[in-house]
Amino acid sequence: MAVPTLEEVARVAGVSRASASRVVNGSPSVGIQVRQSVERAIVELGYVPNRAARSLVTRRNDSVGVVIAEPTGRIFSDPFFVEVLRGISGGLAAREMQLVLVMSQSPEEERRAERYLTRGHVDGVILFSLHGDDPLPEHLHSQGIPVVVGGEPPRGARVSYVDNDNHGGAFAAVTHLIEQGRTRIATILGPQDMPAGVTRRRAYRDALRAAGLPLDESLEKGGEFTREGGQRAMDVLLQRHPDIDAVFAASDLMAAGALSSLHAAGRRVPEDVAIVGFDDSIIALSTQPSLSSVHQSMELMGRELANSLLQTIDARDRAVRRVVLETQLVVRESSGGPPTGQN
Amino acid sequence: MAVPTLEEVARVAGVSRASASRVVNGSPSVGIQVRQSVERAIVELGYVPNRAARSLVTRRNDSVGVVIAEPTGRIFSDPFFVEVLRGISGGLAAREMQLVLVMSQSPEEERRAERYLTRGHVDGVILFSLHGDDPLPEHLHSQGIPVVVGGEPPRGARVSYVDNDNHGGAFAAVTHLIEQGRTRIATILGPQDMPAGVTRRRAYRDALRAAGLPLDESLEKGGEFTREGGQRAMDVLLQRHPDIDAVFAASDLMAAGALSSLHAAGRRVPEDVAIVGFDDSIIALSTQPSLSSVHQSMELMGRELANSLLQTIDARDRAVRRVVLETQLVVRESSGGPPTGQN
DNA sequence: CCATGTTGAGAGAGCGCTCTCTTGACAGCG
DNA sequence: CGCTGTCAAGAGAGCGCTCTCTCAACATGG
Repeated sequence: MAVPTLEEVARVAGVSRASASRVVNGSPSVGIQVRQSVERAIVELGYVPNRAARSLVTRRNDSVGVVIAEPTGRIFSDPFFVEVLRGISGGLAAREMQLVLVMSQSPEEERRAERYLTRGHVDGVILFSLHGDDPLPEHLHSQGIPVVVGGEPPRGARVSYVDNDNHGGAFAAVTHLIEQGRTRIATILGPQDMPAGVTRRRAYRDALRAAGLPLDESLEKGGEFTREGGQRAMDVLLQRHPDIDAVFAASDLMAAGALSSLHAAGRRVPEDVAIVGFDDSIIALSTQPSLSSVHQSMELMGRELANSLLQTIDARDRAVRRVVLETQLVVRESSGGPPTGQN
Repeated sequence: MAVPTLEEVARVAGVSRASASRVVNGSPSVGIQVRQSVERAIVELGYVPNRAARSLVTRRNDSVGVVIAEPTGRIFSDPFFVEVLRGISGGLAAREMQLVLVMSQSPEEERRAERYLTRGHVDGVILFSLHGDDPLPEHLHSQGIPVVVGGEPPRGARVSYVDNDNHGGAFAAVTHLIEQGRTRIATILGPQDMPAGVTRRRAYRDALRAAGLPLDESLEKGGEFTREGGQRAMDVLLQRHPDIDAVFAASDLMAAGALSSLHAAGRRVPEDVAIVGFDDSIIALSTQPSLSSVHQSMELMGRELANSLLQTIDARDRAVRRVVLETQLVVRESSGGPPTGQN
């Protein structure tokens, strides 16, 4: 009943512990008959290597830390996390690496987490949901710990990251609206203290500029990444510019709120006002009319984060890897066709 | 620059490695001056115990596995997971235990996960999102691995679990509607292959029965845990029973869908039809009118899961622990006051 | 036929820690 | 004053594994 050790495997196979170890670790310099008899013994005994013992000598842990630092209930991003985690998990699974989740909810816990991460308990770290100028990534990096950041890293940090192509996606969304013949295009901005929010705004402007449309700051209205935020922003925009014929919202949730506002104001979507969201979340499919949106696969992001980190760990270099994931505009009912409104 | 070991701590403190170890582990039989000098040395060197070395001899890992088995994109529960994870993380942090996340997305990965969990890589396991008759909890339990299940465990499994008081919450919700003077109360059911869905339905019936109201199966309409599902169910219910004056929906998302349906049908909420949801998620606050709902703290659930598991690990017993967490009805606009409709 | 690789396999040290066993010091008691 | 009991502290084994070093066996070339 006792858990079998390498020693026993070696004994059963009639070889030395060293040879058994070589087989387990896939060393090339092992004769065919030794390999086979060890493999048979492994199956027979149901042997599984003891991670602790292995770590002790290799100084590796076969585990990566995933840090979700939450300043104070930044609820917005929650639904994404699970998807990203799933992606990371998938990317790690192939290598039998384990995912150690670290969620720090207080400064005290954050310090504990940092201590934990810097003391060699993990082979690398994936960071998430950074508040603007978090020093953690740079900190870990400077201690020689492989780090990859999900989303844009705090500015100034020379750190690897994987990000969605926010600019490309938003640019495509606005350009799409323009191509539909819309000319009075407003935008509902995301929080401007988040890189994604800033970038999407910039892309909105760039797209207008590229099409030769005039920029008008009063067509931009910000808010939180919530349904209510979107609704209120839309109310304001309609008041300012009753002749708006399109809206680019920085998130689906905001777009859904805007939809309610437009409804209440008697605007038809997409006939009077076309609207495009961002994220392509479940929400986009459940609104009435269904929402055009910019698709980004958070699961893919997770997978890329895992890959990127594993590469860094393997290479033992300190190269900065940047990966930008394509986003894709998904056109649904809310932005179909040219304006037909008459108000 | 090298990481300090216990050996060095002992040398600096001028004591034996054994004594240093005793101090680190808080053994009571250590003299005051020895303790102090060791503590000083620890601070001075920035010593942190090597987990691998410790595990090797103690045969403990100071880590628990959290398993999220996802049959096939059961998206419904996603938003909860992060909250539960946060709770677990918080509950574990105090004990310096680490959270190893295991997400199995394919049968192949599931087998890998099980192998991992049964090979003594974790001190205990928290299981989640079980599909009806998952054998995993019973399996782990029979291998002597401490297990706690979040939500109702598969029937028949003699396993510890932490669950929300679905019955109590749903009962309170329906009773509340009755107390408001509603008499034609419909319900939108959750999936009947999930324990929570079944229990909420039972509570709905129990509440009607307790109030002496007649049961009518045609007032029950099921669907998926989605907005659309709720909307379609409500459509059907209105068709069957135009005189419905209240609805208990098994989730906020479904309630939101029902709201759209009621809106489209020209029913006023709450004047004509009162409605109560379940989960008290963000959605409840962003609907128009705001949604009465049954509150359940998923974070608390996570914390209780962690506590329960830690207890089992410490006690080394195989006792089955059951914890039922109180749910609480939160009354908002959607169910305020008696019916005033005249249709 | 001997020097020289080349390749497969074993011996053994040691990773950092815990824990049992043993020892030493000292108090209490007859 | 010697004996026993108690408590603090040290010595040392050993957890399961990897990895370097060494060695044996055999092939190759001069």
